[in-house]
Amino acid sequence: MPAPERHLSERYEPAPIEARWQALWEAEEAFRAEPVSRDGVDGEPPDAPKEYVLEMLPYPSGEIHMGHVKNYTMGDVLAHFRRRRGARVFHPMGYDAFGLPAENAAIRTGTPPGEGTRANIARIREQLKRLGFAVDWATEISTCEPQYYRWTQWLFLRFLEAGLAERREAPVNWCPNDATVLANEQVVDGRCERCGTEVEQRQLTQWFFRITDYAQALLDDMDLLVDWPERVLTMQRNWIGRSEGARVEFEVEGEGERIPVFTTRPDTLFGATFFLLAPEHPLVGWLIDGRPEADDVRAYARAAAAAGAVERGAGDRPKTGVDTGRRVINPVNGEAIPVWVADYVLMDYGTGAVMAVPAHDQRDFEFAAAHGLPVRRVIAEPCGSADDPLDGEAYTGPGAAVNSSFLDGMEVDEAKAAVSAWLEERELGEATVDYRLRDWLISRQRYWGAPIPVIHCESCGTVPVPDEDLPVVLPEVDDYAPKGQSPLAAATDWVRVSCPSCGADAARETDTMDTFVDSSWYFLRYTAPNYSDGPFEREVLDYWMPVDQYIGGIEHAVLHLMYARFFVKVLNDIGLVGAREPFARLFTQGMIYRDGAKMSKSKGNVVAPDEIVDRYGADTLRLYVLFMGPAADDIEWSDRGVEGQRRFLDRVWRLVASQEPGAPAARPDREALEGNEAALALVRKAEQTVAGVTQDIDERFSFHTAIAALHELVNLATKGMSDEALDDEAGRGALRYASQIVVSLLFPFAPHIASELGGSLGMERLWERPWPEADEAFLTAEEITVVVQVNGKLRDRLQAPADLDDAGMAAMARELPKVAAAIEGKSVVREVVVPGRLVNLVVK
RNA sequence: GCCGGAGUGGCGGAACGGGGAGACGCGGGGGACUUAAAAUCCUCUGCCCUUCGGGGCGUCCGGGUUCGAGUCCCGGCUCCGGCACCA
Repeated sequence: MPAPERHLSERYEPAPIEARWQALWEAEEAFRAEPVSRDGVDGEPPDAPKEYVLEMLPYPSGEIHMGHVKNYTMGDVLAHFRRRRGARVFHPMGYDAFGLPAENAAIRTGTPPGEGTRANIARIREQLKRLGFAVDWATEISTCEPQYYRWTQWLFLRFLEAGLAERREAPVNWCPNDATVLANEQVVDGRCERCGTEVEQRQLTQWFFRITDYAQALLDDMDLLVDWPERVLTMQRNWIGRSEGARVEFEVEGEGERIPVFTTRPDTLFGATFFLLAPEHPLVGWLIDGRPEADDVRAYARAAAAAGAVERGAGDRPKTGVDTGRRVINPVNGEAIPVWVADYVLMDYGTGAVMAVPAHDQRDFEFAAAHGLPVRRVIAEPCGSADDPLDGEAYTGPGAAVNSSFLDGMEVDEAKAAVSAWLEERELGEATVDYRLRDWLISRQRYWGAPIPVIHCESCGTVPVPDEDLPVVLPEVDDYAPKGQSPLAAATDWVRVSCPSCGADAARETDTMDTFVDSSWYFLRYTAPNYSDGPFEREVLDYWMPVDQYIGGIEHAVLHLMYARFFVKVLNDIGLVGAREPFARLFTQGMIYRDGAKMSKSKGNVVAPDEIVDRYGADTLRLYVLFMGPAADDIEWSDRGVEGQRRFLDRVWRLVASQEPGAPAARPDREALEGNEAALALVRKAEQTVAGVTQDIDERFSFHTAIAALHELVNLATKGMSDEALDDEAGRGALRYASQIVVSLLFPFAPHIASELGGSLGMERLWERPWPEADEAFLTAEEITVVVQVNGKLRDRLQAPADLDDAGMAAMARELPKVAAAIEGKSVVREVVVPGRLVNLVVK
């Protein structure tokens, strides 16, 4: 559809223009990543740098929302920009299509979740296309299709082989509303991340991925993530929760049994005056069996179990507990100290047992105070002594060990090392590292997910489904409602199989995988979405990976982003991918608020992207979501702000419509502009805009200032339209050139209008045209404005030749009347001249 | 409590390496065009004083460094996010 030298209509009407260009891009498959020639593989270097630009894939709920628009527009700008700067760009799209909302809809309506999901995907695809995103649609994937989850299952089997997937009984989080277990990451403040219901603890046999084996690697490799936002790294560090300390074993008095504890303060071991067990600790029953305290302890443990996670997690609860009547021996001094059960000790951190040092731990201090237990200072405060009383609270600061035998006099760090060595020598403990991170619980008792590909056989145990039998396709069922076990269990014909190992009657696993498993590797599959001999084609994969720029919401800081990092590390370790980290650079966008709250259907404050597109056009919306403010910040939506961007595009339209259609004008000669200051200023502004917009996109993720720079250039050019000084050959040439620069730079943000206007200015197919480069000759002016200060206070400005020396500049400054008045009767003790900027006269 | 981020006009924000505070947009005032309105264009818009020349103050608060601080340093306040009875 070449339409050169077309006269533009007077009014800008986006709808027909946008439809036309979208149809062209679609017909041409304009944004296919060029198939990776094997040149990079066969030794011949690829002719262009590769750039994998990726935004987090959408979950296909009904419609896209403004957050999606902003996310995909940012990626789109970047993809266009890099392509025009010569990179080979890969910009795919897909759908994170398994998950609860579709299943819950299926429960309500009785129609299979796949139907609703596929309808939603079709709808979202249309919405994305309406926004003109330059996506390689040929790579589109959907995680709920068997040709995708076949490989999710295949990868699960590799994890299983590597010992990184395992089935075990463990206390797990159960959401009674969604009737499924949840990963630790999906529990927020003791509640289900999805529905807000308070979770319960249950002891269940479940599938886990051993992400804890990678805790240290996930921390160490953060060094490779230099372009990740600090807050995301902080959140992951917090979540992994590394603490250094020691394991110390306490022997039960009168028994051989030793109970280990984890402590970050082994230096205070001599101050341990009692010992605590979590109510769920497996040794509690054995310790109290047949003793007079047994009833009290059991009652206490039952009460603790009945208290919800939310209640028990509250930090300011009184420290309750009950004495078991038993004692353990402190290994460093042989002292027998009482064993209590207390619910502030958590079974799922450390060992579920704690040595209590009330003098130097606030919780232990409170417990000792509440139950009349002794407190012994073992760290002296700087300039303090061993006998100083505590000031109503535990002392947790620095100091030297006291009352601690061979540790006395050592500083905290020195004492930690010494006591760890002492314990290690006697096999009573050792220095260790503990992590807060728990293994990733991946089984779900729900229907709409990838079936876990294993078979349970009475004689062979857990048997993996052979690779050649994949995919294990989701069976059809009549009822999707969760009943405490997976709805898949109802598909009895599907469940009953013969054991792949011994042939005996066996049963399929009926749990499905957490949908975060699907999204932990989709970016690998994009590189060869239809490949059928494996989850990805190694050569193509290693060409594109890692993702050069990943863009998405901050809400995935610990969930998706940590799981995906874990996945790529495992796949790297087992030799399936070359990359060590999935996402070289990460950008987390801010949320769009309205009326002070996140947009949501329940609050009724949603602005539907379609409505804005209908009213103002996709280009206006794209421009506005980026112009709102810094891309990383949370920003309030403004209907008026949208109108402002539409006005801007109207102005651009009028500017270009006023130009004669025709071939591109070359950048005007500097000489040709001599004598026409206005024309020179306009061309200079155009060059400055090229430099500024380029830098804003390339280095700063600062789209709002890039757009503001375009506003400035358009404002100046628009004024020029009615400026007599530009009504000559040089002036018209400058205006035409400025218009072309506007359109060319505008293209990544507003590709439809820019393509349309480009056609009338002789710039066809802007998506393939090289990005403009600023001409240095225009960036520097011969005459500059210099600010003149007296004692740092602004007094006046002056115009001076750019090449005037410092002394000359200062002399000019002194002659300005306002400056002369300000220094009158005083002596100038210093002249500070900042070349090209300012003169500051220091007077006394 | 620990870790991270941020405080600038009526509003969103700009100022990139210590050098003109408030670009750009929204909102508001005034004007032109119009029978009128919309649209468009021009113009003003941080606060205070002003004899209309200009002057003073101003980037959360208090100190400091510097010829010069929104920017750097010290102390504090407030807000946002993460972790948290984590031993």
